[in-house]
Amino acid sequence: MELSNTTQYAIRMLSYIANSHGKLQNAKELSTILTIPYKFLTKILTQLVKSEFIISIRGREGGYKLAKPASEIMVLDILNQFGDIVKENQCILGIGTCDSENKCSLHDQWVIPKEMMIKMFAQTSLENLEGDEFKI
Amino acid sequence: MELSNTTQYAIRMLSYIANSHGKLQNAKELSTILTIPYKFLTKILTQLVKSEFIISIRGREGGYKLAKPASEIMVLDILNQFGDIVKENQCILGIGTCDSENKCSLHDQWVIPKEMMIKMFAQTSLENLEGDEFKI
DNA sequence: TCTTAATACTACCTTTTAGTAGTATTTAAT
DNA sequence: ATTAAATACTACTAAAAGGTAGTATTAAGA
Repeated sequence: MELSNTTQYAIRMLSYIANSHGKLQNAKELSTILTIPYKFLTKILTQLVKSEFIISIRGREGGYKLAKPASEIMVLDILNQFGDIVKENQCILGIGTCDSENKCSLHDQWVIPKEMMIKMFAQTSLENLEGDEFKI
Repeated sequence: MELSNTTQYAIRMLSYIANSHGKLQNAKELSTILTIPYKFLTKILTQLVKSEFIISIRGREGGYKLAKPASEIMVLDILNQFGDIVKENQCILGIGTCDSENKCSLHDQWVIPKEMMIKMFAQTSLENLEGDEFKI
């Protein structure tokens, strides 16, 4: 019941980039600051560029910055991008899809916590994660 | 953000065995009824025996049944047994452990959903999953 | 124009999770 | 005793996730 390493890394990178308010950040520094293996980090950054969370400036003095305002990038979007799915009708026991008509034995207990989780991820943007008091 | 296949299978198996109220269930039938690959299912059953969720009767006419009352087997115990951890101080971004003193940027948003999830898993027993109206 | 510091691409290696195969052991029924 | 039907054990294979290596491309600065 955890986010994948890739998703965790992606959120932390985006969060840090958001906190730089437009100043370009390069992969080498991000790797050092966030203690994420350089080569793995660049791989994820490239995915984030392709999925249009960030834009990259190539060449010397290049780096990365957000492609849109931090307030418009929701944590749920990041989860979806990296396959860490939390869907409304997802069955917690993996028996197809679940709803009130056709449910697994854990469905009723799972409804409320699931709703809260989804709501939280859907309503939280990178802007909400800004601040210097947090671990990075 | 899902349970592992193994955990999902384990819950479904235990749930089905609980619903048999003491009647022995054998692996072959369980595999057919729950559509879980036979060899993988027996591997998990053996783990469930070792971790004392169920007891096995070997030999012809053998099978499996719960080792204790369904009301005493909590879903959280099953999750713990199979490494699908949901811990109080677990950091959702994977930066060590999180608490109100030392927190990641998602910590505050995560507190409530996490609590609800843990509480639900901790309070739900196999007895609560009984019933014939559910997918199996 | 050459160098250097940056991102991008392709391919590979490692670890974990999921699943399979075959054989040994146990025990009730005949 | 023998057979058949069940669990247990050991070892392997396959797929997915995590991570690494090397080279190509880009562009600012000397």
